[in-house]
Amino acid sequence: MRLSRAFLPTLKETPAEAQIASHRLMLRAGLIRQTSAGIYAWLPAGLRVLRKVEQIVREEQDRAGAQEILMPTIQPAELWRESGRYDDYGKEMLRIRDRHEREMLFGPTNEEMVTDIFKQFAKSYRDLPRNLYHIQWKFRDEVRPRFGVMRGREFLMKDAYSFDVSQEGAQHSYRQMFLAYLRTFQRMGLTAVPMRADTGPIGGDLSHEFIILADTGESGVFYDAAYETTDWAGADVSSDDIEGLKAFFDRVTSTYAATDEMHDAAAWEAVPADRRREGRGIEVGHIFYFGTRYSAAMGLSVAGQDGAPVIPEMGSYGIGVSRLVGALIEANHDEAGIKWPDAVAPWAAAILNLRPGDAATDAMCEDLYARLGDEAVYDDRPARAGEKFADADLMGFPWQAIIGPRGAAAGKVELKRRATGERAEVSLEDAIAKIRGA
RNA sequence: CGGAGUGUAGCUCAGCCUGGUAGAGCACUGUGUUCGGGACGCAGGGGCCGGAGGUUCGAAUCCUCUCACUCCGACCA
Repeated sequence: MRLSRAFLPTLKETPAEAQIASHRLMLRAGLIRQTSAGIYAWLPAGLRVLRKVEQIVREEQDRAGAQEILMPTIQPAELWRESGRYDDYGKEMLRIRDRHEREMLFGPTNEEMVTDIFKQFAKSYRDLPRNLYHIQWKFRDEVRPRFGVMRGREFLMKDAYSFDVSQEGAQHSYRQMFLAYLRTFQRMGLTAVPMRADTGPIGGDLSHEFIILADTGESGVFYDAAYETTDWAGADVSSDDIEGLKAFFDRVTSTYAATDEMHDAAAWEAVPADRRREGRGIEVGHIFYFGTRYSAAMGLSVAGQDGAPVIPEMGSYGIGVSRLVGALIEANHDEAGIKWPDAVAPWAAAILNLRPGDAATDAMCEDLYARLGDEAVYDDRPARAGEKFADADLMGFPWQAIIGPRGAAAGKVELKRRATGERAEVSLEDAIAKIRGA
């Protein structure tokens, strides 16, 4: 993308409404623009990041055996009456009437709908287990949206729903998602700590929130430093190995981590003092097992091995995809701007032409741009160097390939790593290799 | 939903108290000098002062209503 033709509107000044770093930077770097309270339009750079996050989530869901579907945003009220949640959900649910006065709603979540869809297909225990997910926009009419996309009303969410014939099966499905989540967040360069969460009336230990550590987080957290140092996601464990996965799950979850609501002072005391960490975090995922809550209410049952009806055990697994974009920035920024992790950066590199019009400089930039293609933006604007540096730092491309008359004459690119600030004078070939290799 | 605010140029804001020609910086257009960390000069363009009523000779400014947005608190992927 040539910046001279791109729609990447950066702002030098901070819009008045933005309070926290990620919100400020998303507006300034031209990732999003607000259209109503808690509702945002995604501009080209923001959309590219959103798509990359989404794709990582998708790949790890697929890898864990879940299958992607796409359910609508608008749902009939009738479904929610079946589960009894239509009245319970309150004002957070955006209710709509169509031209025939039928009651509809903009879905805040999809348990009812997926259960309804699944029951039309599942007749036998042989049709289970299954895990269906989709990545779709949700709407929750928050009383007070804030923090940009971290707490918007409309948000993109991945939600998966598992169906099993037995509790043991459901637990395995749960653990598969647990592993998938660790892998998902790690691929984005994040340390996400699974914390035991309130399971409500069901009980047990099968509800976890995945929390990214960040000072601006909304939850207070307590955890064992092992979460910072142990590479859980890299563990050699198969999603299909029931016993192996259980052992893995037990090993991870026996390490202390809890939000302040679930904090257990006695267990905390048992963590060695030098490994106790307290801080704040952002919830980016939540998984839980809820048994037959929806299957029973909505009439989902299948024939068991003995022919008798069995009510499937369910779980649901959410990841706040759009929120993750904000969370990634909270975890990766400095005064100058965003520092995108390689895996989610909108473009891997920015090519900064410090002297458009200088033949040698132009030629070298064009050459590099042609070879990097879609992975680079090319700042060919007739602007001053300082402006280009500032914009590149703000937008947070992992690499900056800086080319001016001096370097061009010597056949050298100054390659800057945004995350660390390191710079090196390298050949064009080496620059390409580094940008691609990261 | 309780409390507190703010709506004036694309952005950040001044002007409002005490009514009388709508402003600044940045951004934008043209031009010249600059040219490796958001330059400088000159010349320009851009506003139904959120909306509707009212008071007044006269309203961005005072009054009423309304809409939107923000912040603090209680709730949430």
